[in-house]
Amino acid sequence: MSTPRPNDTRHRLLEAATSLIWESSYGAASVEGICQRAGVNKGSFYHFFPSKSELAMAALASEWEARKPQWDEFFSPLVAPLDRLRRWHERCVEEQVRLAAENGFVVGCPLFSLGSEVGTQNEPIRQKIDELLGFHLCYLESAIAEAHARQHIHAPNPAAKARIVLSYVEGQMTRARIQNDLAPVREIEDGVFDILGVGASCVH
Amino acid sequence: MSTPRPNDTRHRLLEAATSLIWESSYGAASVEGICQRAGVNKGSFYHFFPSKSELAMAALASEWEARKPQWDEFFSPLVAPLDRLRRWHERCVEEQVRLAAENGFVVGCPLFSLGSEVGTQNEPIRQKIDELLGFHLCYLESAIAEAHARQHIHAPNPAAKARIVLSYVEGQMTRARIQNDLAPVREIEDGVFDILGVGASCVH
DNA sequence: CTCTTTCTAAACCGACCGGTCAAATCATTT
DNA sequence: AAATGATTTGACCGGTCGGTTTAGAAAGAG
Repeated sequence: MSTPRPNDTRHRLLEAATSLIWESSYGAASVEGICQRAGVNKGSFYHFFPSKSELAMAALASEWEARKPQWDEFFSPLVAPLDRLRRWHERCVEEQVRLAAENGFVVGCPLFSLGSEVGTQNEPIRQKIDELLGFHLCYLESAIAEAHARQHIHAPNPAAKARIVLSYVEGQMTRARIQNDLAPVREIEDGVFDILGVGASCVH
Repeated sequence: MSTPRPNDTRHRLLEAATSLIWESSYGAASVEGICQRAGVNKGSFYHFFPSKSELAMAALASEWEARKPQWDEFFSPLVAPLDRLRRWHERCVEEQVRLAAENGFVVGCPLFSLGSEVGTQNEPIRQKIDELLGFHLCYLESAIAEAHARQHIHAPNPAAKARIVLSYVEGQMTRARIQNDLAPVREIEDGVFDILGVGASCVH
Protein backbone atom coordinates (compact mmCIF):
# COMPACT_ATOMS: atom_id res chain seq x y z
CA MET A 1 0.00 0.00 0.00
CA SER A 2 2.66 2.51 1.07
CA THR A 3 5.48 3.46 -1.27
CA PRO A 4 8.05 0.68 -1.35
CA ARG A 5 11.07 3.07 -1.54
CA PRO A 6 13.95 0.63 -1.16
CA ASN A 7 17.13 2.45 -0.20
CA ASP A 8 15.60 5.84 -0.62
CA THR A 9 18.17 7.53 1.61
CA ARG A 10 21.07 5.99 -0.21
CA HIS A 11 19.63 7.12 -3.51
CA ARG A 12 19.05 10.64 -2.27
CA LEU A 13 22.65 10.81 -1.11
CA LEU A 14 23.87 9.71 -4.52
CA GLU A 15 21.78 12.34 -6.24
CA ALA A 16 22.79 15.09 -3.84
CA ALA A 17 26.45 14.21 -4.28
CA THR A 18 26.16 14.13 -8.05
CA SER A 19 24.51 17.51 -8.29
CA LEU A 20 26.71 19.21 -5.69
CA ILE A 21 29.97 17.97 -7.14
CA TRP A 22 28.75 18.82 -10.60
CA GLU A 23 27.84 22.36 -9.61
CA SER A 24 30.85 23.15 -7.49
CA SER A 25 33.69 20.67 -7.08
CA TYR A 26 34.73 17.63 -5.12
CA GLY A 27 36.69 19.65 -2.61
CA ALA A 28 34.01 22.29 -2.19
CA ALA A 29 31.21 19.76 -1.73
CA SER A 30 31.33 18.89 1.95
CA VAL A 31 29.84 15.77 3.47
CA GLU A 32 27.71 18.03 5.61
CA GLY A 33 26.46 19.89 2.56
CA ILE A 34 25.67 16.69 0.70
CA CYS A 35 23.73 15.39 3.68
CA GLN A 36 21.85 18.66 3.98
CA ARG A 37 20.79 18.60 0.33
CA ALA A 38 19.74 14.97 0.70
CA GLY A 39 17.83 15.73 3.90
CA VAL A 40 19.83 13.15 5.80
CA ASN A 41 21.97 13.08 8.92
CA LYS A 42 25.66 12.56 8.74
CA GLY A 43 25.38 9.33 10.66
CA SER A 44 23.16 7.92 7.94
CA PHE A 45 25.72 8.96 5.37
CA TYR A 46 28.36 6.85 7.01
CA HIS A 47 25.95 4.00 7.38
CA PHE A 48 25.69 3.71 3.61
CA PHE A 49 29.13 4.88 2.51
CA PRO A 50 32.49 4.38 4.20
CA SER A 51 33.90 7.71 3.03
CA LYS A 52 33.31 10.74 0.88
CA SER A 53 35.46 9.38 -1.92
CA GLU A 54 33.57 6.07 -1.94
CA LEU A 55 30.35 8.03 -2.26
CA ALA A 56 31.81 9.94 -5.20
CA MET A 57 32.72 6.69 -6.92
CA ALA A 58 29.30 5.22 -6.24
CA ALA A 59 27.71 8.41 -7.57
CA LEU A 60 29.77 8.17 -10.75
CA ALA A 61 28.79 4.55 -11.23
CA SER A 62 25.14 5.27 -10.53
CA GLU A 63 25.12 8.21 -12.91
CA TRP A 64 26.57 6.15 -15.71
CA GLU A 65 24.15 3.32 -15.05
CA ALA A 66 21.29 5.78 -15.38
CA ARG A 67 22.65 7.34 -18.55
CA LYS A 68 23.81 4.24 -20.37
CA PRO A 69 20.39 3.31 -21.80
CA GLN A 70 20.14 6.70 -23.43
CA TRP A 71 23.60 6.41 -24.91
CA ASP A 72 22.66 3.01 -26.29
CA GLU A 73 19.59 4.57 -27.80
CA PHE A 74 21.41 7.50 -29.35
CA PHE A 75 24.10 5.26 -30.75
CA SER A 76 21.69 2.57 -31.87
CA PRO A 77 22.70 0.84 -35.13
CA LEU A 78 19.25 1.77 -36.42
CA VAL A 79 20.37 5.38 -36.59
CA ALA A 80 22.67 6.66 -39.35
CA PRO A 81 26.15 7.05 -37.81
CA LEU A 82 26.45 10.80 -38.20
CA ASP A 83 22.91 11.26 -36.91
CA ARG A 84 23.96 9.48 -33.75
CA LEU A 85 26.43 12.26 -33.11
CA ARG A 86 23.82 14.88 -33.94
CA ARG A 87 21.25 13.54 -31.52
CA TRP A 88 23.80 13.00 -28.84
CA HIS A 89 24.99 16.59 -29.17
CA GLU A 90 21.44 17.84 -29.21
CA ARG A 91 20.84 16.10 -25.91
CA CYS A 92 24.02 17.56 -24.42
CA VAL A 93 22.95 21.08 -25.31
CA GLU A 94 19.51 20.53 -23.82
CA GLU A 95 20.98 19.29 -20.58
CA GLN A 96 23.49 22.10 -20.27
CA VAL A 97 20.81 24.69 -20.98
CA ARG A 98 18.61 23.22 -18.30
CA LEU A 99 21.41 22.98 -15.73
CA ALA A 100 22.61 26.48 -16.51
CA ALA A 101 19.10 27.81 -15.94
CA GLU A 102 18.77 25.87 -12.70
CA ASN A 103 22.13 26.79 -11.24
CA GLY A 104 22.83 30.17 -12.71
CA PHE A 105 26.02 29.13 -14.43
CA VAL A 106 27.29 26.65 -16.99
CA VAL A 107 28.46 23.45 -15.38
CA GLY A 108 30.13 21.51 -18.20
CA CYS A 109 31.10 17.85 -17.99
CA PRO A 110 31.43 16.42 -14.48
CA LEU A 111 33.82 13.70 -15.58
CA PHE A 112 36.36 16.21 -16.79
CA SER A 113 35.89 18.64 -13.92
CA LEU A 114 36.11 16.00 -11.25
CA GLY A 115 38.80 14.05 -13.06
CA SER A 116 41.15 16.96 -13.44
CA GLU A 117 40.53 18.05 -9.87
CA VAL A 118 41.20 14.80 -8.08
CA GLY A 119 43.19 12.99 -10.77
CA THR A 120 46.51 13.49 -9.03
CA GLN A 121 45.07 13.06 -5.54
CA ASN A 122 42.70 10.12 -5.51
CA GLU A 123 43.71 7.13 -7.58
CA PRO A 124 40.48 5.10 -7.35
CA ILE A 125 38.33 8.00 -8.51
CA ARG A 126 40.85 8.72 -11.25
CA GLN A 127 40.57 5.14 -12.48
CA LYS A 128 36.80 5.19 -12.38
CA ILE A 129 36.62 8.35 -14.48
CA ASP A 130 39.21 6.96 -16.85
CA GLU A 131 37.01 3.91 -17.32
CA LEU A 132 33.89 6.00 -17.98
CA LEU A 133 35.69 8.21 -20.48
CA GLY A 134 36.79 4.99 -22.16
CA PHE A 135 33.14 4.08 -22.62
CA HIS A 136 32.45 7.44 -24.25
CA LEU A 137 35.38 6.79 -26.56
CA CYS A 138 33.87 3.45 -27.59
CA TYR A 139 30.56 4.97 -28.62
CA LEU A 140 32.32 7.65 -30.65
CA GLU A 141 34.70 5.23 -32.29
CA SER A 142 31.89 2.93 -33.27
CA ALA A 143 29.93 5.71 -34.95
CA ILE A 144 33.01 7.08 -36.68
CA ALA A 145 34.11 3.68 -37.89
CA GLU A 146 30.68 3.00 -39.34
CA ALA A 147 30.50 6.43 -40.95
CA HIS A 148 33.84 5.69 -42.56
CA ALA A 149 32.76 2.24 -43.71
CA ARG A 150 29.70 3.75 -45.36
CA GLN A 151 31.93 6.43 -46.86
CA HIS A 152 30.09 9.27 -45.22
CA ILE A 153 33.43 10.52 -43.96
CA HIS A 154 37.08 9.66 -44.46
CA ALA A 155 38.48 8.29 -41.21
CA PRO A 156 40.86 5.40 -41.86
CA ASN A 157 41.85 5.41 -38.19
CA PRO A 158 38.55 5.62 -36.29
CA ALA A 159 40.16 5.16 -32.86
CA ALA A 160 42.48 8.12 -33.35
CA LYS A 161 39.64 10.20 -34.75
CA ALA A 162 37.46 9.32 -31.80
CA ARG A 163 40.15 10.49 -29.40
CA ILE A 164 40.36 13.77 -31.26
CA VAL A 165 36.61 14.23 -31.18
CA LEU A 166 36.32 13.32 -27.51
CA SER A 167 39.09 15.67 -26.44
CA TYR A 168 37.58 18.43 -28.53
CA VAL A 169 34.11 17.90 -27.09
CA GLU A 170 35.33 17.74 -23.52
CA GLY A 171 37.55 20.74 -24.13
CA GLN A 172 34.56 22.73 -25.35
CA MET A 173 32.49 21.62 -22.38
CA THR A 174 35.21 22.75 -20.02
CA ARG A 175 35.66 26.02 -21.86
CA ALA A 176 31.93 26.57 -21.52
CA ARG A 177 32.27 26.13 -17.76
CA ILE A 178 35.29 28.40 -17.57
CA GLN A 179 33.72 31.09 -19.75
CA ASN A 180 30.36 30.58 -18.09
CA ASP A 181 28.86 30.68 -21.56
CA LEU A 182 26.78 28.15 -23.44
CA ALA A 183 28.21 29.17 -26.82
CA PRO A 184 31.04 26.60 -26.76
CA VAL A 185 28.50 23.87 -26.06
CA ARG A 186 26.30 24.96 -28.93
CA GLU A 187 29.11 25.05 -31.45
CA ILE A 188 30.26 21.52 -30.65
CA GLU A 189 28.23 19.98 -33.45
CA ASP A 190 29.77 22.21 -36.11
CA GLY A 191 33.19 21.59 -34.65
CA VAL A 192 32.80 17.82 -34.63
CA PHE A 193 31.67 17.77 -38.24
CA ASP A 194 34.51 20.08 -39.17
CA ILE A 195 36.93 17.64 -37.55
CA LEU A 196 35.28 14.74 -39.33
CA GLY A 197 35.56 16.59 -42.63
CA VAL A 198 31.84 16.79 -43.22
CA GLY A 199 30.77 19.78 -45.33
CA ALA A 200 28.60 22.18 -43.36
CA SER A 201 25.72 21.96 -45.82
CA CYS A 202 26.07 18.22 -46.39
CA VAL A 203 23.10 16.82 -44.52
CA HIS A 204 20.14 17.82 -42.41
CA MET B 1 77.40 43.62 -1.74
CA SER B 2 74.81 41.16 -0.45
CA THR B 3 72.18 39.75 -2.79
CA PRO B 4 69.63 42.41 -3.56
CA ARG B 5 66.66 39.99 -3.50
CA PRO B 6 63.79 42.45 -3.64
CA ASN B 7 60.59 40.77 -2.58
CA ASP B 8 62.13 37.34 -2.39
CA THR B 9 59.45 36.04 -0.04
CA ARG B 10 56.64 37.23 -2.25
CA HIS B 11 58.22 35.54 -5.22
CA ARG B 12 58.75 32.29 -3.37
CA LEU B 13 55.09 32.30 -2.34
CA LEU B 14 54.02 32.78 -5.95
CA GLU B 15 56.17 29.88 -7.10
CA ALA B 16 55.06 27.61 -4.28
CA ALA B 17 51.42 28.36 -5.02
CA THR B 18 51.87 27.76 -8.73
CA SER B 19 53.52 24.41 -8.29
CA LEU B 20 51.20 23.18 -5.53
CA ILE B 21 48.01 24.13 -7.31
CA TRP B 22 49.38 22.68 -10.51
CA GLU B 23 50.24 19.38 -8.88
CA SER B 24 47.13 18.97 -6.77
CA SER B 25 44.28 21.46 -6.94
CA TYR B 26 43.16 24.79 -5.60
CA GLY B 27 41.09 23.23 -2.86
CA ALA B 28 43.75 20.74 -1.85
CA ALA B 29 46.53 23.32 -1.74
CA SER B 30 46.23 24.85 1.72
CA VAL B 31 47.68 28.19 2.72
CA GLU B 32 49.71 26.35 5.33
CA GLY B 33 51.08 23.98 2.70
CA ILE B 34 51.97 26.81 0.35
CA CYS B 35 53.80 28.64 3.14
CA GLN B 36 55.63 25.48 4.09
CA ARG B 37 56.85 24.92 0.54
CA ALA B 38 57.91 28.54 0.31
CA GLY B 39 59.67 28.38 3.67
CA VAL B 40 57.60 31.24 4.99
CA ASN B 41 55.31 31.84 7.93
CA LYS B 42 51.65 32.39 7.51
CA GLY B 43 51.92 35.91 8.84
CA SER B 44 54.22 36.81 5.97
CA PHE B 45 51.76 35.29 3.55
CA TYR B 46 49.02 37.61 4.69
CA HIS B 47 51.38 40.52 4.63
CA PHE B 48 51.83 40.11 0.89
CA PHE B 49 48.45 38.74 -0.13
CA PRO B 50 45.04 39.52 1.29
CA SER B 51 43.67 36.04 0.67
CA LYS B 52 44.34 32.66 -0.86
CA SER B 53 42.32 33.47 -3.95
CA GLU B 54 44.22 36.73 -4.48
CA LEU B 55 47.44 34.77 -4.31
CA ALA B 56 46.12 32.37 -6.90
CA MET B 57 45.29 35.23 -9.22
CA ALA B 58 48.68 36.83 -8.69
CA ALA B 59 50.31 33.47 -9.36
CA LEU B 60 48.40 33.12 -12.61
CA ALA B 61 49.39 36.61 -13.69
CA SER B 62 53.00 36.03 -12.72
CA GLU B 63 53.13 32.71 -14.54
CA TRP B 64 51.80 34.23 -17.72
CA GLU B 65 54.19 37.15 -17.46
CA ALA B 66 57.06 34.69 -17.26
CA ARG B 67 55.81 32.58 -20.13
CA LYS B 68 54.74 35.28 -22.54
CA PRO B 69 58.22 35.96 -23.97
CA GLN B 70 58.52 32.33 -24.95
CA TRP B 71 55.13 32.34 -26.60
CA ASP B 72 56.12 35.43 -28.53
CA GLU B 73 59.25 33.67 -29.62
CA PHE B 74 57.49 30.48 -30.70
CA PHE B 75 54.86 32.42 -32.58
CA SER B 76 57.30 34.89 -34.07
CA PRO B 77 56.43 36.00 -37.60
CA LEU B 78 59.91 34.89 -38.59
CA VAL B 79 58.82 31.28 -38.16
CA ALA B 80 56.64 29.52 -40.72
CA PRO B 81 53.10 29.37 -39.26
CA LEU B 82 52.81 25.61 -39.00
CA ASP B 83 56.29 25.41 -37.52
CA ARG B 84 55.11 27.72 -34.76
CA LEU B 85 52.61 25.08 -33.75
CA ARG B 86 55.24 22.37 -33.97
CA ARG B 87 57.73 24.13 -31.74
CA TRP B 88 55.07 25.14 -29.30
CA HIS B 89 53.89 21.55 -29.05
CA GLU B 90 57.44 20.33 -28.70
CA ARG B 91 57.91 22.64 -25.75
CA CYS B 92 54.64 21.46 -24.16
CA VAL B 93 55.75 17.86 -24.35
CA GLU B 94 59.14 18.66 -22.83
CA GLU B 95 57.53 20.46 -19.94
CA GLN B 96 55.00 17.73 -19.24
CA VAL B 97 57.70 15.07 -19.36
CA ARG B 98 59.80 17.01 -16.89
CA LEU B 99 56.91 17.69 -14.54
CA ALA B 100 55.71 14.10 -14.72
CA ALA B 101 59.20 12.93 -13.76
CA GLU B 102 59.40 15.42 -10.91
CA ASN B 103 55.98 14.76 -9.45
CA GLY B 104 55.34 11.15 -10.33
CA PHE B 105 52.23 11.86 -12.33
CA VAL B 106 51.06 13.82 -15.36
CA VAL B 107 49.83 17.27 -14.38
CA GLY B 108 48.30 18.66 -17.57
CA CYS B 109 47.32 22.27 -18.07
CA PRO B 110 46.85 24.32 -14.87
CA LEU B 111 44.52 26.79 -16.54
CA PHE B 112 42.03 24.10 -17.38
CA SER B 113 42.37 22.23 -14.11
CA LEU B 114 42.05 25.30 -11.97
CA GLY B 115 39.45 26.87 -14.21
CA SER B 116 37.11 23.93 -14.16
CA GLU B 117 37.57 23.50 -10.42
CA VAL B 118 36.83 27.03 -9.28
CA GLY B 119 34.97 28.30 -12.32
CA THR B 120 31.59 28.11 -10.65
CA GLN B 121 32.88 29.18 -7.24
CA ASN B 122 35.26 32.09 -7.65
CA GLU B 123 34.33 34.64 -10.26
CA PRO B 124 37.57 36.70 -10.26
CA ILE B 125 39.75 33.64 -10.80
CA ARG B 126 37.35 32.44 -13.48
CA GLN B 127 37.67 35.74 -15.31
CA LYS B 128 41.44 35.72 -15.06
CA ILE B 129 41.69 32.25 -16.54
CA ASP B 130 39.20 33.17 -19.22
CA GLU B 131 41.43 36.09 -20.13
CA LEU B 132 44.57 33.94 -20.29
CA LEU B 133 42.87 31.30 -22.42
CA GLY B 134 41.83 34.16 -24.69
CA PHE B 135 45.51 34.98 -25.17
CA HIS B 136 46.24 31.40 -26.14
CA LEU B 137 43.42 31.61 -28.64
CA CYS B 138 44.96 34.71 -30.20
CA TYR B 139 48.32 33.05 -30.80
CA LEU B 140 46.64 30.04 -32.38
CA GLU B 141 44.33 32.11 -34.52
CA SER B 142 47.18 34.21 -35.80
CA ALA B 143 49.21 31.19 -36.85
CA ILE B 144 46.20 29.50 -38.41
CA ALA B 145 45.16 32.64 -40.28
CA GLU B 146 48.63 33.06 -41.68
CA ALA B 147 48.88 29.40 -42.65
CA HIS B 148 45.59 29.82 -44.48
CA ALA B 149 46.74 33.01 -46.19
CA ARG B 150 49.85 31.24 -47.42
CA GLN B 151 47.66 28.34 -48.52
CA HIS B 152 49.44 25.82 -46.32
CA ILE B 153 46.05 24.82 -45.01
CA HIS B 154 42.42 25.55 -45.78
CA ALA B 155 40.89 27.47 -42.89
CA PRO B 156 38.57 30.19 -44.14
CA ASN B 157 37.43 30.84 -40.57
CA PRO B 158 40.63 30.99 -38.53
CA ALA B 159 38.91 32.05 -35.31
CA ALA B 160 36.59 29.05 -35.36
CA LYS B 161 39.47 26.76 -36.25
CA ALA B 162 41.55 28.16 -33.42
CA ARG B 163 38.76 27.44 -30.96
CA ILE B 164 38.61 23.88 -32.21
CA VAL B 165 42.35 23.44 -31.90
CA LEU B 166 42.50 25.00 -28.44
CA SER B 167 39.68 22.88 -27.08
CA TYR B 168 41.27 19.79 -28.57
CA VAL B 169 44.68 20.58 -27.12
CA GLU B 170 43.31 21.38 -23.69
CA GLY B 171 41.12 18.32 -23.84
CA GLN B 172 44.13 16.14 -24.56
CA MET B 173 46.08 17.78 -21.76
CA THR B 174 43.28 17.08 -19.34
CA ARG B 175 42.89 13.53 -20.58
CA ALA B 176 46.60 13.07 -19.99
CA ARG B 177 46.12 14.17 -16.39
CA ILE B 178 43.07 11.96 -15.93
CA GLN B 179 44.72 8.93 -17.53
CA ASN B 180 48.01 9.75 -15.83
CA ASP B 181 49.66 9.03 -19.17
CA LEU B 182 51.82 11.20 -21.39
CA ALA B 183 50.53 9.58 -24.59
CA PRO B 184 47.70 12.09 -25.11
CA VAL B 185 50.22 14.92 -24.81
CA ARG B 186 52.53 13.34 -27.35
CA GLU B 187 49.81 12.78 -29.92
CA ILE B 188 48.64 16.40 -29.81
CA GLU B 189 50.80 17.42 -32.76
CA ASP B 190 49.36 14.74 -35.04
CA GLY B 191 45.88 15.59 -33.84
CA VAL B 192 46.29 19.30 -34.50
CA PHE B 193 47.55 18.71 -38.00
CA ASP B 194 44.76 16.26 -38.62
CA ILE B 195 42.29 18.94 -37.56
CA LEU B 196 44.00 21.49 -39.77
CA GLY B 197 43.84 19.06 -42.69
CA VAL B 198 47.59 18.79 -43.11
CA GLY B 199 48.67 15.48 -44.63
CA ALA B 200 50.81 13.50 -42.22
CA SER B 201 53.77 13.34 -44.60
CA CYS B 202 53.36 16.91 -45.82
CA VAL B 203 56.25 18.71 -44.19
CA HIS B 204 59.19 18.23 -41.88
C1' DC C 1 71.61 57.45 16.74
C1' DT C 2 66.71 57.46 16.29
C1' DC C 3 62.60 57.26 13.79
C1' DT C 4 59.76 54.94 10.51
C1' DT C 5 58.51 51.66 7.40
C1' DT C 6 58.73 47.02 5.82
C1' DC C 7 58.80 42.56 6.84
C1' DT C 8 58.86 38.14 9.79
C1' DA C 9 57.75 35.04 13.64
C1' DA C 10 54.61 32.43 16.11
C1' DA C 11 50.77 32.08 18.84
C1' DC C 12 46.00 32.25 18.22
C1' DC C 13 40.91 32.39 16.42
C1' DG C 14 36.30 30.51 15.31
C1' DA C 15 34.51 27.71 11.76
C1' DC C 16 34.29 23.74 9.48
C1' DC C 17 36.33 19.49 7.86
C1' DG C 18 35.77 14.15 7.40
C1' DG C 19 34.60 10.74 10.34
C1' DT C 20 32.78 8.14 14.85
C1' DC C 21 29.57 6.54 18.17
C1' DA C 22 25.92 4.90 21.27
C1' DA C 23 21.40 5.20 21.69
C1' DA C 24 16.90 5.34 19.61
C1' DT C 25 13.61 3.93 16.10
C1' DC C 26 11.65 1.36 12.45
C1' DA C 27 10.30 -2.76 9.94
C1' DT C 28 10.25 -7.80 9.85
C1' DT C 29 10.03 -12.15 11.27
C1' DT C 30 8.86 -15.48 14.54
C1' DA D 1 4.45 -9.79 21.75
C1' DA D 2 9.12 -10.53 21.60
C1' DA D 3 13.12 -10.44 19.20
C1' DT D 4 15.98 -9.00 15.61
C1' DG D 5 18.57 -6.54 12.20
C1' DA D 6 18.48 -2.43 9.34
C1' DT D 7 18.22 2.33 9.58
C1' DT D 8 18.30 6.99 11.72
C1' DT D 9 19.58 10.37 14.95
C1' DG D 10 22.39 14.12 16.77
C1' DA D 11 25.98 14.87 19.73
C1' DC D 12 30.75 14.44 19.50
C1' DC D 13 35.97 13.95 18.08
C1' DG D 14 40.61 15.60 16.77
C1' DG D 15 42.45 18.06 13.19
C1' DT D 16 42.88 21.47 9.76
C1' DC D 17 40.96 25.25 7.33
C1' DG D 18 41.53 30.43 5.95
C1' DG D 19 42.58 34.25 8.32
C1' DT D 20 44.10 37.56 12.51
C1' DT D 21 46.90 39.47 15.87
C1' DT D 22 50.78 41.30 18.22
C1' DA D 23 55.39 41.81 19.14
C1' DG D 24 59.65 42.48 17.34
C1' DA D 25 63.64 42.17 13.80
C1' DA D 26 65.65 44.45 9.69
C1' DA D 27 66.73 48.10 7.10
C1' DG D 28 66.82 52.73 5.14
C1' DA D 29 66.35 57.67 5.95
C1' DG D 30 67.03 61.88 8.58
